[in-house]
Amino acid sequence: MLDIRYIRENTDKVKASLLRRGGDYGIDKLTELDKKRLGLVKKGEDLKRQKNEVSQLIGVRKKAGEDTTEIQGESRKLGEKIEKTEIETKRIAVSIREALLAIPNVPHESVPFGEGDSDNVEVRKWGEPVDFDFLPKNHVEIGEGLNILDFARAAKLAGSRFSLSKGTAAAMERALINFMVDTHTSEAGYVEIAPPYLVNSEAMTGTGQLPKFAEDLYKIENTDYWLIPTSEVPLTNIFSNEILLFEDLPISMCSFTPCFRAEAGSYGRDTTGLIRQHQFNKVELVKLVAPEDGEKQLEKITENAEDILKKLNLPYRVVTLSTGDLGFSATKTYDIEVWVPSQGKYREISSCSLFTDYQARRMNIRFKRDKKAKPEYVYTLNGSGLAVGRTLVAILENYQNKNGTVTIPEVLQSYMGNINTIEKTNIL
RNA sequence: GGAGGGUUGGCCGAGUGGUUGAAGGCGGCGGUCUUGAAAACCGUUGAACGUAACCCGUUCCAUAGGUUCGAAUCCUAUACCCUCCGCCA
Repeated sequence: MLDIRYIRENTDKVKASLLRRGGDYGIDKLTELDKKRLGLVKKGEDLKRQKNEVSQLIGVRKKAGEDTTEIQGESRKLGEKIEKTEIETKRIAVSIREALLAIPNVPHESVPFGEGDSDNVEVRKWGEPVDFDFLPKNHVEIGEGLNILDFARAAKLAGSRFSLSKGTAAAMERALINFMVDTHTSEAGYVEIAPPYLVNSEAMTGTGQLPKFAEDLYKIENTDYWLIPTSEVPLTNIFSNEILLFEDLPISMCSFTPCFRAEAGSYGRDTTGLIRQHQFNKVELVKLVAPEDGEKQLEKITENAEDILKKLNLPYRVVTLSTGDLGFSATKTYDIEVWVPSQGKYREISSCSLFTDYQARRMNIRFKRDKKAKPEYVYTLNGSGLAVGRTLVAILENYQNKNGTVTIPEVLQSYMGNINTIEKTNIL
């Protein structure tokens, strides 16, 4: 969330920035409430001071054996006044917090203005799409043809938007996960984390999924557990309510987890195949950094994700999301899009975002520059490194051969018993 | 699932109703001493808000309520941790 003090002191600036997101977000009403609250707080504190003084006096007089009936009544009266003020203060504070939680992050000035994804701006492109001398199949045709993907049976188990990979496909997913995590930990200095896949509401609120986007999440009935839609949630929340040391920054974490998304409102989009699933595997990168380091680290995290695609030799491009496509908590986001031959276009395979102190403020993650310094909020970042299912799609399609087999990318071969081709199998 | 025990500052740990934001120790920081260091000694040492800062004030002893003129201390609920029993990958 945004800093109420910052909003108080830079009201017009905040309003102008949010306008780029196409909204007003009730800033005027918010500042009005804020003013009211401050007045009440002051009043309440003044009353409390009086009461503390009186209570102390009672203690002293009682010790001296004096009668304190009258002065006790006075204290009680003060108590009633305080209670009234507090109730009102709390009521306003709650509305302020609710309003703040519903206000998105302010877009970075370098973010292009736009209505939606059509206004995203391409930053760079890498690799050349293969020029097939045959009509390339899509990954579903390839996978089912080789008998390594089975959507029909997955539907029996869980319905649509679920998949079942068999034999070499299952092995390749596992290989991809290991390859990605190994690369990030050994070459880019990330620490591997294996987090819980279920988290509580507080954690979901910390990273911004709640309260606004509950319909995108799966909740475990009769509990306060939610299935994580991305390991961004557990990883970023690891340090909630902590004060870190400057020397510890930047903190770079990497994890592999399944991700669960309800995909409400995406009916009719990518209905077949692995592109959009209720459950998918993802390797995630998360960083906690000092504010002045934020923009540089966004470039870095994006490069780390790109590096995986380069090593897999998959053509991709990087785009900057426009204000219309930018996620709620992010100030700036790069999407990495991989070439999907069957669709003849680039599709998102990674999303790398800088959140400034927006998430850190919700989670209360701070750091100190030195022992005596005041704590400051860290900046948080995350990026997919990469979405595993979509990477599998890209490999199947970009590495397909005319005879229906798929060549295995060189970097994965050592992870797959040194085989180099996926052939059709008759397993199951 | 059953039965107990616990949760106090960066850490350890005292504190069962009245200037207790909290003894003592460790650690940290500053200083004295020293050629330098260690030791010793002295001082200092959390966070949020009001406020940019000082002073000052308010709040914070797991969390949320309650009792009381006054709560770290009493009561209730919840969360988490530990031990034992049962069950279990």
